[in-house]
Amino acid sequence: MSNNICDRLPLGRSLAILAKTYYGALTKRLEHLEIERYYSILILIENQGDNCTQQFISDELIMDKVSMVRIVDYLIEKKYVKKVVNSKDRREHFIQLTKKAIEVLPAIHQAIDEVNSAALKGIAKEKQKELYNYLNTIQINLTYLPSQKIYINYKKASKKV
Amino acid sequence: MSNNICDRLPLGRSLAILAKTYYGALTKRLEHLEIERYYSILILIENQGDNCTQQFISDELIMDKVSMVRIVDYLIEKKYVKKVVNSKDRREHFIQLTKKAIEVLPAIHQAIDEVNSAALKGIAKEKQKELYNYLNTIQINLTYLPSQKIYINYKKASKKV
DNA sequence: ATTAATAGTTAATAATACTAACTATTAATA
DNA sequence: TATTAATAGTTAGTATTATTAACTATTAAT
Repeated sequence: MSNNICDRLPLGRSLAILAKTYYGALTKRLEHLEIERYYSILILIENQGDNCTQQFISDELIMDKVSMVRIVDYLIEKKYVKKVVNSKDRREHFIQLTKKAIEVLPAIHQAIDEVNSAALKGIAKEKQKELYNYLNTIQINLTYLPSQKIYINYKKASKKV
Repeated sequence: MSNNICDRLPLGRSLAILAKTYYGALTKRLEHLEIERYYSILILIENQGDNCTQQFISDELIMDKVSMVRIVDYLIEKKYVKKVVNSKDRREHFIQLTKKAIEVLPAIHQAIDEVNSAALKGIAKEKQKELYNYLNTIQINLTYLPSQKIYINYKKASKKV
């Protein structure tokens, strides 16, 4: 067993710090959009089309529907999405992109691509592919372990370190 | 560019979900210790010896010292560490492991090894090494990007999904 | 001797995920 | 058909935790 402190700390720790640093960089690039870290919802709707209910989005992005309401309200206030009742099932509300969202999505994709590229600099393309596969494998492996429910809360801090 | 939704979402998203799942599994295995997710502090002290001040630990584990106080108080209450004033510089307090902590550390290491093994199942040993190197590369790359400060909050949830 | 810096602490605030209880609507079933 | 159960979404209140600001104690710098 290694005596290097990094090797002895839980693997999840490195992953958490990575995720944190990544989001710090990405939200910095997109802070002018006033969209917090909620681009994932926009991307999901962009891919799935106009029939995304809040429940569907909650399930896909693994967050509870109460949080979903809060985020959707925020995005509505910022005029990135609108809420449309499904006439076929009036319990459901479709969350749909506004023109404003459609206009900024290319910039969001570009920012993600840029941060990804910067993050993966020095790693060969085929190795990047391997890396993605490994992460996927780890996720699947971990899913089969007994676990406590943990939630992660990414909060934008207001000021200095 | 791929149209797969997983490929279009930010890389940091996968990492965050991984980290979350990992900690879920690890804290589950260690929940009887009543130690929350604060094993990293114990491991750090184990590696560094009895001269760890709170400031040092905060810096190493990238958390602010106010949070550090809270965690240390928690660990003192649970009798895993004690606080000793440095007689050479009476501003500093060394955080030291108790007998109880020393006794449970092997179990902590074992749980980490087990979850790591489970997580990395199906990935060859030399590929695992590569993976660690890539994660390290990504971390270094990201550190050089302009960023907003983000904090991640791993809270144990009390009940069901 | 005075001022500045450092380690640590306390208190109050802010962000956000949680649970529980609710409305509206649709599906199931007796 | 009338009643009950289930689903989508919402609101309100609670709990956790990182934040900032203001503080004490001690040491270093001038």
